[in-house]
Amino acid sequence: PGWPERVKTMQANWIGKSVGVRFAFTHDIRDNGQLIDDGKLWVFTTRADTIMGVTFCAVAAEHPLATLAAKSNPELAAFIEKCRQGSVMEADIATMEKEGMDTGLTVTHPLTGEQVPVWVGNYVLMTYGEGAVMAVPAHDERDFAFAQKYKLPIKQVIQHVNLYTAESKTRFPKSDYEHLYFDTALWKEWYASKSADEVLVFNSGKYDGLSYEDAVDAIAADLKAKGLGDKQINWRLRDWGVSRQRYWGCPIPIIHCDTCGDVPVPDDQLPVKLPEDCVPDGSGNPLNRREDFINCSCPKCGKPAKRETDTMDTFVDSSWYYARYATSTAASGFNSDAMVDAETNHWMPVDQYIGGIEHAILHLLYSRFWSKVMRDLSLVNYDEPFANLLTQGMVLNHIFSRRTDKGGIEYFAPEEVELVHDEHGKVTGAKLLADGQPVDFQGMGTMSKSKRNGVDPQSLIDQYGADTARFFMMFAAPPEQTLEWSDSGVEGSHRFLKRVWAYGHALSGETASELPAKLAGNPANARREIHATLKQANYDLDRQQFNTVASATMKMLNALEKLQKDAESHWQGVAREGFSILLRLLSPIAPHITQTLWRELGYGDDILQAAWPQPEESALVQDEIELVIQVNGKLRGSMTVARTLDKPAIEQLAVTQPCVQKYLEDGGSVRKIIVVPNKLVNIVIG
RNA sequence: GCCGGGAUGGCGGAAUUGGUAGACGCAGCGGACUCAAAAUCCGCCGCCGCGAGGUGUGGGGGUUCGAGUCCCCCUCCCGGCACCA
Repeated sequence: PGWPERVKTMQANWIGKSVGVRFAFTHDIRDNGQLIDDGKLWVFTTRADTIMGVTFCAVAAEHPLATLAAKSNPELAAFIEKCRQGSVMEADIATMEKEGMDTGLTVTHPLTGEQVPVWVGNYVLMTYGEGAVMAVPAHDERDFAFAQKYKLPIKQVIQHVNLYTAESKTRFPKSDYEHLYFDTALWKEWYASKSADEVLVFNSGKYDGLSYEDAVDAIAADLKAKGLGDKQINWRLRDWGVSRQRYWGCPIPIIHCDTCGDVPVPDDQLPVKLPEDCVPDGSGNPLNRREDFINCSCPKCGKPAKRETDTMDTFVDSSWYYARYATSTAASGFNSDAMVDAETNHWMPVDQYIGGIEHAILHLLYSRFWSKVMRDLSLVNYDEPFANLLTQGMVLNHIFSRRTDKGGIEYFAPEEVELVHDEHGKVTGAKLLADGQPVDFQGMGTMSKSKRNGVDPQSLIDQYGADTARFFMMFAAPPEQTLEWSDSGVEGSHRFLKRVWAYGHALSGETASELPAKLAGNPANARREIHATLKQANYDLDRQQFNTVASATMKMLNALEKLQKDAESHWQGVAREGFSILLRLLSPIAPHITQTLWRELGYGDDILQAAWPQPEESALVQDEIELVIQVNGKLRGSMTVARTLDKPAIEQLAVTQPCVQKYLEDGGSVRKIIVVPNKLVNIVIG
């Protein structure tokens, strides 16, 4: 619930729940007389409604049928080998050329009894579903392209709704309604539609005329009756291989013994420690070359044995480190006998988790998964690790660089460089302070040591103080957003806090009398501005938009500084009230200066104990309001009216305004008047 | 390719349910103070135009009295795609 919607959708897509039908094509294909997979080629499909349009099957390179066919077909064996060497990266699979090869084998269609050829396809994944798919070229874009490439038959089994009956075909003659007709040469979007408003099953015997849902139900039922299939839920989620051939992961505590096999490292020999003087050189796992690490003796039989050198995926550790933090206690320190103890249930789940958006799927999904496993093992009693999640945007900064004589690239830190502006203030380039010569500044990227574009918040704190650093970071941008760093705004934040300080000290000498029931003029305006700004700021706090809360405090100071200091205007009362609101609103953003001023002005001892300010409705009311006047939706002027003026009177008054009359003179007449209370009047002239 | 997010002045960003686009700040320009500079204070500041006015929220279309906001199509940028973490 406390998670951003977009992270939840990304995870849902990643888990990839998919409802469909699992069914089998039958066959009598044998390897050395042994029937393969009991004579069944299982496939999974979300489009069982198109089952009568199957013209071939495609299996993964690792599928048993492919392996068998390759035994007697060297060309196919070579193709399978090529597929195996291809990337398993999803991005590569999606963009690579779809290729395939006929196995020469056929299987029997479970409903029609027809013989269907079996192909090997490089786009079929052994790890998803059954490692085999039915192919319906007429109604799947990928199968369509594949069938065209290899000249395989295309059989239409879905018809556009408008063409469904013979009668409607005369109403939609092909010459005029080309787009509604199926054409084996050209893919059209509706071929793959599931919508009953667009398409119905066709050319499929008893299933003709059914919608997607009805056809899937009917076909699943018939397959079930034959014992050849049923509805099934499939997941995109794959198994998690946790071992890595890398040095820096957590060691896997296993010892390989020639006699005893894989033996776990006994408890009293844990933890297995990695050598600390290992230098990765990019050529595989450096642990494999460390005889001192690898050689050990078998805990069971004592003979010489080899230690496992694979380490665990770092996601393993990051999936539950927080639970371990919650296991430490002040009295005993970290519990060294158990993974977690009862303390964990007290502290977990994490109230507020903060991390970059790049973790939206992997780390956050693994952590949730891991928590649920620990819950199932009764190690913990919660099932979600993070109650609320804030996904930060990345912070980018300019990359200043220059080509060196030797052809390399030299990077410069922001403080070594000065920006060059044109007469409008637009940045046109940058030059190095040391020699005044230009440097390239086009690049923008995440902060990194090698590119020297990082900014250490400590340097801001050293120069301006913690309050300014905090204020600036809150003010710059909403946290979820990608931020292009610029420290030019820091000065402004610092200036603002200095003004707050100066204003507070000027005010500390003033004494205030009680505010009268009704203010007028300048002090009333200032007070309204402050309370209206407060109302908005409280709303923004609620929805966690802190940059506008920071700007609200600036607006309040602007209003206070405009207060006229007339003797009889009660300005001191308005100022003291307004400044107390400002301080409290600012206190979470700039805690130190606000606490000091709070005390010095005698508002109280501790600003953290003070009640959060609430706007006073009576301060917000105005006797007169300004209404914007639009003609045909375009801004043409404004008028000031009494707050209580009713709608007919507003309409009447608006029409008489010169800015409206101007448009009536040309002969138009008023067609309609729209009044938005307290905002505007729109006069439609036609 | 698929999934998710985004595009508003010179810059960072505001705009609650469709209702005055550009709040607040930065940079820039002009002025005051100063021998001078810094600091501070006052004013100007989307674009085109002397002006009236026109135009403007990535591009094209639509709905509406009225669109940054809603609908359709497109472009570009960023994140993720399971061995970077």
